[in-house]
Amino acid sequence: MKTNRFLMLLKTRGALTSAAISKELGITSEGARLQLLKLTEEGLIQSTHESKGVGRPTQYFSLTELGNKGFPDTHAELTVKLIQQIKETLGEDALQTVISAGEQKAKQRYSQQLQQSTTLEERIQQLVNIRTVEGYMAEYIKDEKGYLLIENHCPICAAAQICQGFCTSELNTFKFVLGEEVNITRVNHIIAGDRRCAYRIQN
DNA sequence: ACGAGACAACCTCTAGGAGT
DNA sequence: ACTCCTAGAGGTTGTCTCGT
Repeated sequence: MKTNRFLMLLKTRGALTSAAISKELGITSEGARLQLLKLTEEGLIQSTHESKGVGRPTQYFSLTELGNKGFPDTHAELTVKLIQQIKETLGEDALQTVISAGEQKAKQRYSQQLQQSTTLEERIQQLVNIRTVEGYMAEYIKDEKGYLLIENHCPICAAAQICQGFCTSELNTFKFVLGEEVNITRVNHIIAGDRRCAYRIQN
């Protein structure tokens, strides 16, 4: 499965025009168009048209389900089976206990790695680094409202689909490591159909 | 008329194979 | 090991076509 720079760009930035893609990648629009055509033929991306007055309708390219499969979703099937077996044999409470235990360990691990970071921005940057290593393709944006922590990919999506306790646990962990005085709200959620997960962080 | 995509020809780079 | 040749992929340029 290909995860080339075109797919990576569409994964991290969402739907883009061929002109925007060529600009981002530093190639001509025609060079980009030829590659996009090839990826479309391979079923990895799809295009939609949007009319904006004068001129041809703008063509936006985005990843298809097949294109998204090029990004890691570690042992998804096995994970789902294990979760279902825990639910069936030990019950919902047992699963929650397992998730809580994982949450405690994550809090401990993240806290250790954030020890050297003093300001909120440094802590967010370090959190982004940790999450990226874990496969979440994380980044953050500083704007007038504060910070937006973005996770472009969810490597545990399959597990999260059948048990949202994982998502709740992640949010709890973020709150814990960034400080209880910081307000964190999830504003985008892959499970809800968004293309990414995003968290608004305000002091 | 304008803005944007499509097409054809051509160039550049790189990997792989053959010959020395 | 080195050089040369070839093929293919990726990219550029100029021009045309199309939708508004």
